[in-house]
Amino acid sequence: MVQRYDPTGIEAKWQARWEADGLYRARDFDRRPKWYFLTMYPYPSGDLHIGHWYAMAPSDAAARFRRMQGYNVMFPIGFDAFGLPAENAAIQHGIHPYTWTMANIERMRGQLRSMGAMWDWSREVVTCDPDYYKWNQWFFLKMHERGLAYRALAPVDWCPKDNTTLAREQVVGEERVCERCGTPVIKKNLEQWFLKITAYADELLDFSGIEWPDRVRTLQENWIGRSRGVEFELKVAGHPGASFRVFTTRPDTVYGMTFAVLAPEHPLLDRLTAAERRGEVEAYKFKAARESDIERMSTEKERDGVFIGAYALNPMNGARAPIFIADYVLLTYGTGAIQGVPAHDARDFDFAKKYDLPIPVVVAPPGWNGAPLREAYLGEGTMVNSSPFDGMPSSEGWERIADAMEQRRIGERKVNYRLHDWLISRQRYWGTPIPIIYCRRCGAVPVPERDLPVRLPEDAAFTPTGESPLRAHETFRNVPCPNCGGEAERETDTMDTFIDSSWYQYRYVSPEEPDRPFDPKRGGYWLPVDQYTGGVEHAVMHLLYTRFWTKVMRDMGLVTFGEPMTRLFNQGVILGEDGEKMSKSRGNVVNPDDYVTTMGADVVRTYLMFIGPWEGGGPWNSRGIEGAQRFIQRVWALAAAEVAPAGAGGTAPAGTSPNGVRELRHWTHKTIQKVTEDLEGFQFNTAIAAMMEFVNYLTKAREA
RNA sequence: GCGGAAGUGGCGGAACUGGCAGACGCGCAGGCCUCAGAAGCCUGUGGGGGAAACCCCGUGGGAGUUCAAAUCUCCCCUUCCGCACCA
Repeated sequence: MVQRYDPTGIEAKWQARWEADGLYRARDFDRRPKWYFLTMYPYPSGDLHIGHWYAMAPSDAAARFRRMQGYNVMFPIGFDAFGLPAENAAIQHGIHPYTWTMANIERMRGQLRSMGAMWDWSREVVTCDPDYYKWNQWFFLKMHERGLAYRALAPVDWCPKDNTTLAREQVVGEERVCERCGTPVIKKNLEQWFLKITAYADELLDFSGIEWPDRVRTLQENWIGRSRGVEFELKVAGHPGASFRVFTTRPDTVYGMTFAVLAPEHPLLDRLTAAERRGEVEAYKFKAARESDIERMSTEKERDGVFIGAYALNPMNGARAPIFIADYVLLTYGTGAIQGVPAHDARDFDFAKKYDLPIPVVVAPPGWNGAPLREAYLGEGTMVNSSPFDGMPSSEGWERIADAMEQRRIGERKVNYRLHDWLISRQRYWGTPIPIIYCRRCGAVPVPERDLPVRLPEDAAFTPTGESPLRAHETFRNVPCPNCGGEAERETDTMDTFIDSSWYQYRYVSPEEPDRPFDPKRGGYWLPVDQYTGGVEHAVMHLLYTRFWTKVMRDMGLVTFGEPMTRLFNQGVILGEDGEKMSKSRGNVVNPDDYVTTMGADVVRTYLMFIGPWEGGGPWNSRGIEGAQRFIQRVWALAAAEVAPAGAGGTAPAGTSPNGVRELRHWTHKTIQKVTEDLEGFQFNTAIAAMMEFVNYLTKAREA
């Protein structure tokens, strides 16, 4: 008679036993080779979603696999505990963010434990703990000392729903919406704190020595957006001393400039605009400002602009070029001004067509017969209409003109990035206070290290005002200047929560460390992370920030390496049974707890790994999980019938012939090899398929 | 528009480095068990033809390379993802 598999009893028994034995405590300085395996820590939203299981259960399987291979594995867990939902809960339901967060964490701890994973809970990190965020503040001060944290007045993205500024990385899509809540952002001019990630732009483009997916590399490369060109000066006719600079990646086309364009917000605009053009220019400025704030969604990009009544002089030949303003030129990139070369730039071509500007060819396409171009020619060719440079290949012309500009002090070669510095100020309560005090006499004074942490006061008023709730907290705000003792005010903004996750992997090394962010001795043993897993949605946020952070730590002498995670794997997204993204409003959310209760964690884990390639994600299928259940049941039945499966390496089912023994051995080793190879490459689905085949074989062999 | 990835049964997906396409699972059909059902077990399951042995067709479409192509090359179509005036 076949025994029934009872997951509840078995799983509870063994999970308790592992816990009591401290089986999965990562041991510092163990002689076995270390393997630091990390999965992105969860936000304590309240309930462990099947998506968490999909991210974590296969990770756990991979970590266990390394452990079985003889590695000393560290597999830590913690909670990304600061952030907006906690504060919104406070606003809506009157629960303090701390209470809400800690209750959620407590609940999720239990749910996580039911997974039967090998986490080392003794290293748990909770980022809203002052013992943790103290080090956010400490890092901030160190960066401030090094000139990497600075305050500036800048046009920044503001989410009107979440009532806070956002980093550029947190504004997504053509509609420029808030990454959290999907609300279109608006621009505001605010004085904010930035971290100088651009200082590491070139280094962040170097992925040598790390095994990261091409996808993430490409996303980061595009985001950083390095381009090499020349920045040069344009003098303005009739305005002695007035000039502005433009950036171009095509100095070889400079003789083809028939106009110049300033961004509508360009600082020189007022000074250069002719009196009779002022009315039209102002009207355009107003329209552009409105559009960039509200109506950015128009797919039809009408390329228009307004002549300002002034002329720029081509520095190479003195030709006069009318100056326009147009919203296709952005103040935030390059110099906020461009040369208009319609023959060799698609946007400039459209613009010249619209305003009847000449379109002289200066880089002749191969086989060009002198006919007017029907569209901008962007490729390489032969220099023409460029006096001393005619006849050169344009690639050579590029260098010679750059040389000429440098020799005549007109301009110089320059590299530009799309990447901007990281805006970290948030006008919210539930985050790390920025440790700065503003004194009337001394200016912005860093909080002395001995006064850290700057604790969040517990009694703040959580009414959404657009200003940090800390601003209204008098005893938090009003403090003496640490420098002169005079009247001063604290910074009341808090830090972006991506700061917390930029270095949490280091805190796991020694989470109780009181005097340093982590113990360098133990760090020397464990670091860097050998394998990291998580969703690709963090490619240009968390995954870029943590690389930056590690490079800063290296320059501070805290670590000896420049990359935080040697290997990265991005799992896919698990969808609802209808193939759509799971959401409460769609009603297609799968609750893992229900399945764990009835079928057991092992069945859920097996099914999630079997569903398809891990990087692919895919829809949940409630019938499919029954297949996993049948499989686990068969394994159980085999074991219960005392047939030795894999591992015994040749114990034959009773009554097997010598040929049968050989066959069993062959199957066993074939399966071991296949499963080993597959697990090394995160191919859980085929590893499980191989084990199913093996079990099918064993079942048959036993019957024979 | 630019960049990237991918198109294989009714479904999720296998197929090392070019070597028996469809492993494994779901679903479906038939059977066993049962008073009956559930569960479980057994058999079958790409399409077409044939009583059968077998035969023909088949990996988005079209060409090509090769003894041999899901896999390599070129063109086209479709889907998904990312970026989107970045000068």
